[in-house]
Amino acid sequence: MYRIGELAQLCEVKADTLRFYEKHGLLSPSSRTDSGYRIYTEADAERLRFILRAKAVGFTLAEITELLSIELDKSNWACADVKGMVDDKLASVEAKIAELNHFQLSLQRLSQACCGGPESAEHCSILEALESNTDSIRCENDKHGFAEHEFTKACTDKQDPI
Amino acid sequence: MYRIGELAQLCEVKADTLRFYEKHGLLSPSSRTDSGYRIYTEADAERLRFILRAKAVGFTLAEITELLSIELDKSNWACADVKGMVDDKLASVEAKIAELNHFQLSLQRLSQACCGGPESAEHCSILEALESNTDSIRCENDKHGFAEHEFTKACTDKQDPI
DNA sequence: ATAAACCTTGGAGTTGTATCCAAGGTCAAG
DNA sequence: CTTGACCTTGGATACAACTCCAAGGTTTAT
Ligand SMILES: [Zn+2]
Ligand SMILES: [Zn+2]
Ligand SMILES: [Zn+2]
Ligand SMILES: [Zn+2]
Repeated sequence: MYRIGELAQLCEVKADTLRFYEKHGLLSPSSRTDSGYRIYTEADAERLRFILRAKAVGFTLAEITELLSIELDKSNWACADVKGMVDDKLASVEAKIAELNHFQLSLQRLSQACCGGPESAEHCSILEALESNTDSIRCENDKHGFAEHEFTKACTDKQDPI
Repeated sequence: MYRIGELAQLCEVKADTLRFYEKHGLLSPSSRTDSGYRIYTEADAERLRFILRAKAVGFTLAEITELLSIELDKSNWACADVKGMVDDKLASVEAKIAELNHFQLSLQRLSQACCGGPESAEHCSILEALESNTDSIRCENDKHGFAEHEFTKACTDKQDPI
């Protein structure tokens, strides 16, 4: 039997979060004291851990609500249903990864084209790339003029030594 | 010179989005007609394209606001500033990718442990994994009992033929 | 002249996940 | 009996980036 603050501390969430989960139908305390304090049982704690594990693999609270309703009525659901949810989630996670990979590649190319030095950004390749609609990015080796500093190491020998 | 709907169509955004960008200081029309209609110049269109390109590599509107202020005053900024923004963004994108990769791996393991068949979810490995706090997931080959269907292909020969 | 298609504004709603607040009630210790 | 830690509620706020709405004004085509 835990009061809200105790369960929160036990599971490393905030009491507010537990109230939030209750308001949204994910987890209600099994009882209340006479004065209205929430009382959570060990089973409630288990349910909370279920929620947190599902969150840890990427499910949203809406999806977890669905998982919980299956969990409470397993015999009326099939493996296909459960696996379907996991596979749907997997697909959406993979789609997001693909998008982020695209961002990553673009950002890497931008980063590599820029000297990153104290020179004025007037000839910065990054800004130029954002100004124009070409895919190719020109390195700025020759743009700053050697006077400013002699060995800008952009582009030609750009390999981070890590 | 474009009216809002024209520019929107040209750049494949909604007119609402342009008003939103204006409200948030990213893009204001250069003038208005006597009757109050927004009039965008070609320079405005270029600025919008800058915004959209920056979005396409993952920058948020807040970050784009910063980029735009650099863009309009390049000589007072250095390559280091611009590249710093790109590298910060790259780091945050990579962090998010790492998180999603973790989700992906967990979901793949869950998916592989489940037969995905019409059997009751009573012995579903996915649900069991969410119920308990172990990292290892038990395959459900032996749990459903062969009576229900003879060749559950979970776990042992689980390799999607793609 | 009138209908269709466009434009204006301010403001509300969406999705997701909380977090914080104020005003007040409860409980244990000293 | 007072202090401090805890609890209650409802509602407000936050982020991101839109998206939609209503009520009304303007332009263009027929
Ligand atoms: Zn440079
Ligand atoms: Zn640069
Ligand atoms: Zn199964
Ligand atoms: Zn299963």
